[in-house]
Amino acid sequence: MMQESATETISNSSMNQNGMSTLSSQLDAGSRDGRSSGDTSGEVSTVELLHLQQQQVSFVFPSNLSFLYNPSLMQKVPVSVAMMTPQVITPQQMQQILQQQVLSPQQLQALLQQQQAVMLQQQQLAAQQIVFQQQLLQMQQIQQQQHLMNLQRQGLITIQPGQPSLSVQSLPQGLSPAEIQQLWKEVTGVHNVEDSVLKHGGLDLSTNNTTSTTSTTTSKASPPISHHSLVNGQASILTTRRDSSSHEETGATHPLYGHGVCKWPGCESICEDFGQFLKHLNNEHALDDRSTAQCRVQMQVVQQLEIQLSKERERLQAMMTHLHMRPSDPKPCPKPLNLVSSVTMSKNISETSPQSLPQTPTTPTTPVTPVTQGPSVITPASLHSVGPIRRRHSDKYNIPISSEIAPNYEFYKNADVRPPFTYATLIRQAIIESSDRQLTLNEIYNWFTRTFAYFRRNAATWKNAVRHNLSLHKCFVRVENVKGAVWTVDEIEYQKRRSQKITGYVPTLVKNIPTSLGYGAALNASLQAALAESSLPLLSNPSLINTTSSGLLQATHEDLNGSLDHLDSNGNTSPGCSPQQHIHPIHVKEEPMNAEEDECPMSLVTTANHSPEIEEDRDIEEEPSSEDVE
DNA sequence: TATTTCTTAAACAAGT
DNA sequence: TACTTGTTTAAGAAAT
Repeated sequence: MMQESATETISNSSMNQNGMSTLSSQLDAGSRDGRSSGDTSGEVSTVELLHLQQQQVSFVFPSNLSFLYNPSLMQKVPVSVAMMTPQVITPQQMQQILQQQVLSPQQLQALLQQQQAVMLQQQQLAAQQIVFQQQLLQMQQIQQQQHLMNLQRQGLITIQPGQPSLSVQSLPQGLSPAEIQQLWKEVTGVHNVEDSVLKHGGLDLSTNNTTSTTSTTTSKASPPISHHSLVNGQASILTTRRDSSSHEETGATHPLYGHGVCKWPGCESICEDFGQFLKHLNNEHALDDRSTAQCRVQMQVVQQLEIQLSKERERLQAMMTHLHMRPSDPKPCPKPLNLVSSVTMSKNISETSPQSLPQTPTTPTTPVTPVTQGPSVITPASLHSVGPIRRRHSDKYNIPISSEIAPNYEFYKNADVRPPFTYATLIRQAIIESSDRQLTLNEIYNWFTRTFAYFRRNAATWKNAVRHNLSLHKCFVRVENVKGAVWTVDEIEYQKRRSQKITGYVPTLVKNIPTSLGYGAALNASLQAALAESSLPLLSNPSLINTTSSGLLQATHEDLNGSLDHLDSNGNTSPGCSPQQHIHPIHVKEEPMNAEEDECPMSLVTTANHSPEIEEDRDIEEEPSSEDVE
C-alpha cells in the first residue's frame, strides 16, 4: 500500500517532468505562434506578460506537490490555457522584449523582479520536491528491502543447484542487516530519484536506452544469470551493446563504465582507462556475497522500475485516449517479469511434479505477472499447494494472509489452487473480514467457497476440517445470539498462539543476530504479519509503519518481544477482564478462561516455557471444572 | 529420530 | 428422517 503510493507519486513526478518538458516545447511553439499569428507587430503587451506570469506561477507545481500549493491559484488558469503556457519566459523572449522596448524601464524592472521571484519560487519548490521524493524513495526502499527479506526468508529466492551465485540466501553469512541497508542505499541511490536514475546506467530509462535494454534483458533472464556472465563476462556484454558513443577514450564500452568512472552501484571508483576498469571490476566486484547481493538488489530495482514504466505507459495511453490523440508509440509494452517469481518458478518447476503445478485454466490474473498487483503476488509457495500437497509457507513465515490474498483475490477466486494457509488462519480471516467480525458456520463456508475456487469441491472434506478447527482451536469462540450461533476470533488467543510460534524461533534467531539476515527477515515478516493481521493497536499504529528502516527494525524487535507484550498490556489495562471480554464485550457466551492466563503476564521467558499445545487446543485444556458452560 | 503441527476421516450427539 | 452443527478421537503426512 505504502509502496504503491510511493511508486505512484514518484511516477507522477517523473511524468510531470516529462510533461513539463513537453509543455515547454509546446509553449515555445505556442508563443512563436502567438507572435506570428496573433500579434503581427511582434509586440508583447504588458497585459499579456502579466498574464503569462500568472500562468507560470500556476504551473510550476507538479501535480504531486499540488497540496503544497494554494489550489485557488490553480483555478485561476483554465486548463486549456495552462496547457499552452510556457513554464518560464525564456531568455530569448526577454531579450526580444528588451529589444522591442515595448515596456518602460520601470515595467521591465518590475517584470524582471517578478521573474526572479518566480524562478526563486521554482527553485524552492524543486528543492521541496526533491526532499519529498527522497522521503518517498526511502519508504519505497524500506518496502523493497522488507519484501526482499521476506522472500529470502520464505526461501523463495533460491538458486538452482548448478547456480552457485545470485542467491540472497548467501547474504546472511556475508552481510549484516546494516550492510544490507547500506547496500540498498548504494544501489537504489539514496540521494533522490534523479540521482538514482541518472547515476546508474542500468536504471536510466529515459536517456540510455541501451543500458535500459540490457537491464531488462538481464532481469527477464534472471534465473539463468550466472555471476560469471555479469562480472567476468564483459565480452558478451560488449557485443550486445549498441551504443558506443558515450564511451570515449579507449573506445571500449561497458555498461558499468563511463566517463572514467566505475558505474557499479555505489562504487564510482575512478578508472583512468578501460583496462584499469576491467582490473578494478574483477578485483573489487568479483564473485562474492556482496556483489551477488548487489546484483540481486539491482534486479529488484529494475523490476520495480519496469513495473513503474508499465504503469506510466498505461497512464500515457489513457491520457492519449482521453485527449483523442493517437499514441505515438503503439508498440506493446514489454511485460515486466517478476524476477522473484521467475526465479522461484523455475525452481519449483524443477522440484515439483507436473501434476502438482496449478491446473488453472481460469487464471486471467495469473499472478506471475505482477504488473498491476504490486509487490505482493502469489508466490510459488502457493502454487505448491495444489491438491493434497500441504505447504504452508505463508503461515510458517508469518506472511500476512490479507496481503497474500488481497492482491491475488481474482486468482484464488478463479484458480483451483489451494491457499497456503492453514484452516485456522483462513477461518480467522473469514471472520475478521466480516463486518461484525463474527460469522455463522455457513457464512464461513460461503467465504471459503466465495474466496477460493479450491474450496468449491470436496465440500464434505474441508467443511469437516473447518468444523474441526473451529472446535479444536481455542482462538475460535462460539457465541450464541438471537440468530443462532456465530463464531468469533479471540485475537488474544490467536496472537498468543502466533507469538508462541515466533517465540519458538527465538533461540535460533538470537543466536544468529550478529551475522544472519534471517533475523531481520524473520522479524520483518513477523512485523508485517502483525501489522497486517493484528487488530491490536500497537503494531497497527501508523507511526510504527511510517518510519525509517532502522525504525522498522526497532519495531520488529517490538514485535518479537512485544507481540506478547502488547497482549500483556492489553491484559493489564483491564485486569481481571478476560481476553474474550475485550473482544466480545457483552453478548459473548462465556468461555471459561484459565486463571493463569488472566493473572500471569505473558513474557518471552514464560511463553517460551509454555508448550503451545498446552494452552492451544481445547482437547488438552484444563480440568472439567473450567470447561465451557454451554 | 522424536516431536509437533496440520489435515483428513470418522463417529457421535444435539438441534432443526 | 435428513440435514446441519458441533465435539471428539485417531491416523498419517509434513515440518521442525
